[in-house]
Amino acid sequence: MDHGDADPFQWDTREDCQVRQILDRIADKWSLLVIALLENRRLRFTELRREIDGVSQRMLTVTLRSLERDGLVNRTVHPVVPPRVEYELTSLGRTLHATIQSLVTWTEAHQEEIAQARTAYDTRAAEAAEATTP
Amino acid sequence: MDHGDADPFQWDTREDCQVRQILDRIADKWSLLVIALLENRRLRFTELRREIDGVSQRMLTVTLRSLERDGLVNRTVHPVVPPRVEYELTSLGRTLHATIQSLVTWTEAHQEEIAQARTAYDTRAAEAAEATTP
DNA sequence: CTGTATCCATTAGGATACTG
DNA sequence: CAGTATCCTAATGGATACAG
Repeated sequence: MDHGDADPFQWDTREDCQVRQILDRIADKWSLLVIALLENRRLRFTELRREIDGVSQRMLTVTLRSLERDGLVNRTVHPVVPPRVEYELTSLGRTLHATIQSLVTWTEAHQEEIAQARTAYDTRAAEAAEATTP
Repeated sequence: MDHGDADPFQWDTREDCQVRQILDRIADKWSLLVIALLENRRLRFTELRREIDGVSQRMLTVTLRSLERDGLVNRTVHPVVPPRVEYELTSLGRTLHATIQSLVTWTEAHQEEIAQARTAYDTRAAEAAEATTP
């Protein structure tokens, strides 16, 4: 029963499918990092920016707005001067955190294997190129 | 103990960090779909292309090459004419499958909540805009 | 401090045509 | 069938300047 013809687990791969749209938004470069960093902490804009190496002010703002719109992150503005804005995961965001953490953990656990696979692949490719150009 | 100051779980967020590079490659638009589709099935190029709505020939090729290079997918060429090329997950790829599936499952389970959060956010934004433009 | 707005470079990625 | 190569557009995202 390794692959019946009806495929019980198959999911919708159409482009307009909700799940794919949400996946695209969540699985992007910065969102993963933001969610991973906000586990049971509440961080200010500048703190997030300092923690995430390489993020521009613009992209951090854009990312946080998306996450807020999707109900994954809470934004709290303290009416003081200078402004103080804090971000934290919503309860929905916290349910996602576990999944993302498992992705991060997997990557950490297998980075060596992947690095080796890449080297092997590149070596094979180089040899093949050499065989073609004698 | 909701947030100690040393943060035991904190991970490396530097741009040149291996984990971040691998995450970026795995968590992209097409890779997730390909891995999800290849669970204990072996599919031909055209079959994958047909299953994944909206993918171009070029992007499917590029994606499959990356996954192959990273050791997540096996490519088997049958020397027949017309050519027959089949793709399947490697054992490494299968270990990743569970994690990705959990991401997909999470998204499916919470898509309604997210849709509602978006509507609420957009409504609030519209009201705010109206208040500014009287 | 926490943004928004603008401009611009880079990259991703689609369309098309051609090949083994 | 399963690609590769080329061209070209659209989107991503950085840098900078400015505002509340």
